[in-house]
Formats: sequence, structure tokens, C-alpha cells
Amino acid sequence: MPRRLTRAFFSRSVLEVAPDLIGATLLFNGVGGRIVELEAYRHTEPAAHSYRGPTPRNAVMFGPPGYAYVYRSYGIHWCLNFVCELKGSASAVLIRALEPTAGLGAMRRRRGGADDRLLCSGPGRLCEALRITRAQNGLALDQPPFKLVGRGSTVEVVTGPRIGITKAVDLPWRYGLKGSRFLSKAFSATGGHADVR
DNA sequence: TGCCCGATTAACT
DNA sequence: GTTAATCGGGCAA
Repeated sequence: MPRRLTRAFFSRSVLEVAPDLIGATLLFNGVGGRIVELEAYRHTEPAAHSYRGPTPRNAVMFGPPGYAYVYRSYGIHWCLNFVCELKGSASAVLIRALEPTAGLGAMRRRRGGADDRLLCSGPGRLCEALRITRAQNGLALDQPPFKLVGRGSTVEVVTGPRIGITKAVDLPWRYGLKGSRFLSKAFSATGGHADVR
């Protein structure tokens, strides 16, 4: 049975939480879909916003797990993260792509009539489709307007290097649903390691 | 204070 | 393939 994801779900290593979130459903005010792509970040590696210590922007990352960390990207887009592990470990997963399943009409309007495959295919795109902004920074993920439901069946998870970063590029901390057409970018057949969960 | 650059995207050539 | 849009963090001065 699918279950609501609570703070306990996020209170584990970000490297355990990340693959477990593939196939889970993310809704914001009833709009959203299935998580098909995400990346893990932790304060011990230089690609993470938390690497250099707490600041006003990343303060939520240093708080308890199970909360939303939202930041402005390139001055234009918003990106949604889920804080993981323990308070102070400053680890999080960046939600990179959804397979749209709920509120398709609202998402198409907000995304300017983009093709359904591109509605939530990228961290900035999915925040536009769900209308997530700085106003959601610090909100708890286990209560409205958020709703997170675990996957109901097993999925095949592929991994690979993270996208759009210049530091710690070797870490294979990008996770995806194998074969999904809603990924922001295909996983390399050679590099990505398949993993049945 | 000023400058550089980024966990991006869309619209170009 | 390249580039503009746009803004806040981090660091040099």
C-alpha cells in the first residue's frame, strides 16, 4: 500500500532516501506527479549549497529533515529540495523531474502550453508547473499544501553524474526512473548503473 | 562595494 | 551548437 511520507522517511542517509523517492508522488495543492529524477547533495562535497556553512539562503538545509528548501537559480527559476538526514547534516535531494499525473490543465496554463513531456522535465520547469517559489521555503513536506506518497510497487532506478555542476562532477548522485520519457536528460547507458528496488 | 559565476531554460544560429 | 535573461552568494579589494 502506498503510504504518506513523513519526517521519519527523510531521517536517513540522503543516499538511501534518494533512490527510495523515485516513483513517489509529489503533489502541491493537488497538482504534480510521479518523481522520475532527482539528485543528492550533502554538505561534505563542494557542489552543495551547504558546503561553506550556513547562510540565510541555505538555512533550511541546516534544519531538521522533512522540509522544503527552495532557492532561486540563475536569477530566474526556482528549484525544490527535500532536506534529509539529521538536523545540521545539511543534506538534501533536488527534485529534477516529474511525470505529470494531477492537475494537467493548471500545469499546462502555467507552463505556457508546453508539451506534456516538458511540463515538469527539469527543476525550474516543475517549480513553474507546481507554482513553487520562495514562499514555500521551509514548509513541512508531510502536511498541506504538500502531499508526498510513497511508490506502490517496485521500480528500476538508474544512476549517473549530476547535471549542471562544475565541482564533484564524479559523484554518481543523480537518480532516475529507468526508461522514463519525462527525464530532463537521458542517462548514459554505460555510466548509469541499474538497480532494482 | 564591485565583480564573477551558478544545482536553468528557451530562443536563437 | 551558442546566448541572453536575471539575481544573490561568495570573495577580493
